[in-house]
Amino acid sequence: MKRCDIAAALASEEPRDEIVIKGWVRTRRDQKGFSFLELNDGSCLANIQAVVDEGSEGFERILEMNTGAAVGVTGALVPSPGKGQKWEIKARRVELIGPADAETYPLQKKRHTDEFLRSIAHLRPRTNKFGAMFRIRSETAFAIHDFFRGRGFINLHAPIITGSDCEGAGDMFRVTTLDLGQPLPKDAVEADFFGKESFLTVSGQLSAEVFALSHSKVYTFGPTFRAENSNTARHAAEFWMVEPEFAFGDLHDNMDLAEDCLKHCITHVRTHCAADVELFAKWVEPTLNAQLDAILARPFTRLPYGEAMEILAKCGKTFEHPVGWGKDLQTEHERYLAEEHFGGPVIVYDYPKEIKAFYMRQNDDGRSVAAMDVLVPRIGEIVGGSQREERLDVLERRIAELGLDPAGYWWYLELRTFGSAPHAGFGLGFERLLMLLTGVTNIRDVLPFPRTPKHLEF
RNA sequence: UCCCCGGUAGCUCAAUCGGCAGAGCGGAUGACUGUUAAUCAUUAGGUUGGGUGUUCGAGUCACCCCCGGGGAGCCA
Repeated sequence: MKRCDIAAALASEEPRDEIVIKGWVRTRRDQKGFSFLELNDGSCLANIQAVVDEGSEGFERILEMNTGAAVGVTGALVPSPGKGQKWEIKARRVELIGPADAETYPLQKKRHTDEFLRSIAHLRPRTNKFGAMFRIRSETAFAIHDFFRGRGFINLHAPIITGSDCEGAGDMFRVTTLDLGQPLPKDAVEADFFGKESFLTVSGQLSAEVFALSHSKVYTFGPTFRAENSNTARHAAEFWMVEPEFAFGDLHDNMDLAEDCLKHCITHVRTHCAADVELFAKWVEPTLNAQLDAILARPFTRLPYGEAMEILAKCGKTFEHPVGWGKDLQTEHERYLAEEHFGGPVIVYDYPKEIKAFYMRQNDDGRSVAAMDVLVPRIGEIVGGSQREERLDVLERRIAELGLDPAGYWWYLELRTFGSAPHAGFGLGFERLLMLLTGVTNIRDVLPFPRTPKHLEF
């Protein structure tokens, strides 16, 4: 007989004479002559309770079925006379599939700290919280694809290994097949696998621009690597990024897309992972539902960078970092705008060109570019994007101004030579979206196996 | 990388001025006829992150190192 997911068993409309459940023991409560065994198989947050009578086949090993053990139960799905669950299993047969020594199994039947669970990342998905987290992560990824597919966007698989050191979004990890334990040969770069310097991607944007100018609407969704020595709760060396790119659109279309995308994901996950999201609302961030409601309730505030700076200058608060035209928006500024002044998501746009990347489209005022960042309470920047410079002469001038080598950008410039068109796009930090959705405050707790400086366990 | 805080039993934490290293949970053993992080009783469990120093005496003070957390910068 086939195994039944616990999620399916608990959703059953009627009793079943014969059902097979397999999973891991969360807790066992022994009574005189029988035991309650609660199993979880990851298919849903809830456990299923099996009642194992001393007459059941396999009962002689019940005392070995400790928390953490893998166990199979065959029996009947019956209405539970006890409180707290609709269905339970009246076991006819129990099987100890894989024991777990109670004395050394690290997970207890009580709350653990996130820090401790990070140190046992191979076992933490067996907890309620991280079990829920990684179901939500999966469903959110689906929501991303669902959103863009519904709008006619093509999913582009951008390369992970790149030869262009001009992606410009941060320090890069070097890729090599050379043995770093040996002295490097002469002409090491030429001798290396690709015959030139190679790196892990820091952005799929340049690839996406190519395909935006062939397929009109594309998005990438894949791993991204930044070798920055960042030690914060919002940065990881390996993370996932969603990067849509579309032709024949401008910065305001870009803002619309970002806003709709965030709202779609929130609604989708709340609908399809309701119990899992509730866990976070109950135990992790008590105001989570109110926050998510507030994001969905109204259009995001949109204001030019210059106005944002004026608000910060006039608000009467003293900031650690200076405020004024040309200064970057610091974390304290972002949080003030999103959390205190507007109390919801804010899209800041038209930044000074000096503090943004070379490829962003110059505005007519001569000093700003068509960039936009979406700032949300608690997280800060969750989306960063821009309309791209599609005018060949303007782009060439900007590259020269910044002292960059145009040779490295030859194909990027050719996109502006042959059939150039206005286009725009953004990067959405997938982990930051998960932090927004769950109220979790550390990026290490939304990644299955987080990579951060000096941390490469598991 | 910079600043701040921390590291004591498997986990979460106490330990007064430098004076016998403790509790809860978890584990083990037993009790209990339907439990819900079951309950009750008994019990085992320690190189106080590592090193050096001060002292009659160091978990406690000083210095160095390792590890963790929070904040900042960089960004998504």
